[in-house]
Amino acid sequence: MNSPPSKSEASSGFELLDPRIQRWVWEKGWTGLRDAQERAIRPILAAECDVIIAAATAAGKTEAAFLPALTVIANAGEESGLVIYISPLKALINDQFGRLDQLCDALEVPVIPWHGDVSASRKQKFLKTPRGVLLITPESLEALFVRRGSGVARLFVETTHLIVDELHAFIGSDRGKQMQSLLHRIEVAAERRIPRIGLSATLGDMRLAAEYLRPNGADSVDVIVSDSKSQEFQIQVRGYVVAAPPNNAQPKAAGDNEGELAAQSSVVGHLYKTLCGTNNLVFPNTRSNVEFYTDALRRRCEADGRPAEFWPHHGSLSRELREDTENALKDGSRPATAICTNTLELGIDIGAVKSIAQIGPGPSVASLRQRLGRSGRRPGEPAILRSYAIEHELTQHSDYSDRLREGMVQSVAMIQLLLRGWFEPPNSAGLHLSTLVQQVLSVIAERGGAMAPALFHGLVTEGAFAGLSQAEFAALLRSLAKLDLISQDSTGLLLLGQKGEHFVASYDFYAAFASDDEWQIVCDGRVMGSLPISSPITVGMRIIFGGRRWLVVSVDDEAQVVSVRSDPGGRPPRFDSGRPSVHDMVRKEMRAVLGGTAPVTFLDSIASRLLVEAREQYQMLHLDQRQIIQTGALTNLFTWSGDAENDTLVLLLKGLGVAQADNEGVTVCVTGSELNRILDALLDISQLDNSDLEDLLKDAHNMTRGKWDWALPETLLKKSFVSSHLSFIGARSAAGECLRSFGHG
DNA sequence: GACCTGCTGCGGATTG
Repeated sequence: MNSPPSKSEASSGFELLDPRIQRWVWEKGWTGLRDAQERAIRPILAAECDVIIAAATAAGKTEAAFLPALTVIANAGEESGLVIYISPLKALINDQFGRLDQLCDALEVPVIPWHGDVSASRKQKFLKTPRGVLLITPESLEALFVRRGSGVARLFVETTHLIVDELHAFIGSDRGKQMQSLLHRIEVAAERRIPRIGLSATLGDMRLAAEYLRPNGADSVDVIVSDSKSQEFQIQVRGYVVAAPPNNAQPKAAGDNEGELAAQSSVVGHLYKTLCGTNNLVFPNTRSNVEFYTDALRRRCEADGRPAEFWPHHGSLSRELREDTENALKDGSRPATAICTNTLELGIDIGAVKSIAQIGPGPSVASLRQRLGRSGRRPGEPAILRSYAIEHELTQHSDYSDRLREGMVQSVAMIQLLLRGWFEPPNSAGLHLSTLVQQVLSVIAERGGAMAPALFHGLVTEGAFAGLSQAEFAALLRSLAKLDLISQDSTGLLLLGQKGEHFVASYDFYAAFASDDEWQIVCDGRVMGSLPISSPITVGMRIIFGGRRWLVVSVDDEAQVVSVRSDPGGRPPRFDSGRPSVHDMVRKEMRAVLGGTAPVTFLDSIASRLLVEAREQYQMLHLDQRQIIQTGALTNLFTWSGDAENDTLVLLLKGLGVAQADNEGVTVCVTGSELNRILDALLDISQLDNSDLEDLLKDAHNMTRGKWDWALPETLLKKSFVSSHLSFIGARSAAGECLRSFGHG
């Protein structure tokens, strides 16, 4: 056995832990507590304030929270003390249970995992004596409130700490709002404030995280950031060129062609050559690409007569297939590489991998960072990232996206930002009123009825939905009543309506987020197929479907049907469906990469040549000074702004009567309007007031994103959408900058 | 949103 930690190390917090916990630490062979673990002991034992523990590795963080929290429980006596641990993933609860079981056994503290896969008998045992450690998901907590009603107070009354794992995974989403609301409802049930502990990988903005963990009380949150040594990176961006089709006169067809396949095949060849024999993760961005690359790589293994080393992993695969891949990665006896979506980005323990391959730009810098964190975990090993950029050979028909090498430049910009330690902050301004609808129904179900002022006080004033006025809340209740989700009896008590009863009784009520649903595309009464639609749709807008451009004739939000007719004008843009939203900072960095002259050190020879080409185009188009380029009927606005800013600009332009505007990423493309008309509109936008916003967005449709958005009154739906998806200030300054580059404004 | 995440209680059959 290892010797106990030395006196000097143990002199502070460690000795305050329960002796049985101290013994467990010695038996684990730890030489001492890590910095964050040591610093977390006192504030958690005191149980007076909230704590955030930010540390890079999962291992140290959960123990940092649990060692002192369990000390409190163990000393609370047989009949009391409950720690509630909330996790975004079932897999994490199972991991945590494995880690805590032995320690809690020694402390005679029961640990209860509680999620959809846990047997009812185990849950019954906890309900009989609600003490110990409860490991639970937000959805299961929601179910407890709805199903146990008034009995829920008895369960939570002894709670000493609320621990939220993977805090960053909650902030800024409908589900995150639900979690925040549940934390508050637990405190209401217990009739007192309960110390909250948030765990996370290093968060960018600690203030924001603290504000999320304790709204209106961020100042009193004790933030513990572990000092981790910086990791060594090895990064390469590799360029691949798709040869133009032999007939140069033809505009580029969407979908596969020989050149495209040849480029993909070169990427497969390089992946095969470099990844065989070791464990790696490959991120090709979409589920269909996961299938394509796994298949191609497996066929190479077969051709070489070697056992399969490449395994697929994404959300549409069955649990068995996903587990096969996870086991292959963990196994260790044979090399295994997973081709995956962000299902393998966080949570599940898959051991160390040698390198990460990213095909095309990743969805965000934050995501890239998380992915890279999976590599180089063994001491002395660097984290390796290979980024593959596939670009098209330029022809006379090439668009601005190709000419400026948008995909590759975006990859380069994102890596530059990653190396500087920047990543996208979560959007904490979102109101998430969809979740408020869910919480109204849930609280009414929990209490068997509620008065409107009590709901407003519990959910809005004191709860997670501050920022809504009393009048707006009343409008929301009226909308719910009109839809028969709620009703009111003669005393004014709000009850569930018939439809409300129906929804709340169904088991899919507990999740705050909706599953994917698709819009039907209809032409001349014929259904052509369905499409998940990402950005707001207005009549007169063009959409891409099946590689062709269509004009939207009408929009039916209720039935989710878009009627279109063929629109021969214009060229089809590159992408058939939406792309992940690019942050403003990334587009600004792309401009810096294009406008710069310094060589980028991590490019291979082809990528270097592509960058030289892109920089030449940038200069040739005078984009260092110009932001508006007019060619025939097309006006391109080079806003160098994020997608939220560009989307807002598009909606405002249309609200001001500009015929046609589309966010195409690197530009906002306007057609069918005179330049002067566009300049006037930009001037209007640059001088807009917040109060004009509502009127300008009156023709925008398809703003329902959240599960319950359909039940919101129109004005609140727009308010909620704007708060999460649009950037009014960004659009205003983008309009102003475009004007200034033109010598106006 | 490209990609994710989550889910009760009860009746009936079977087993100890």
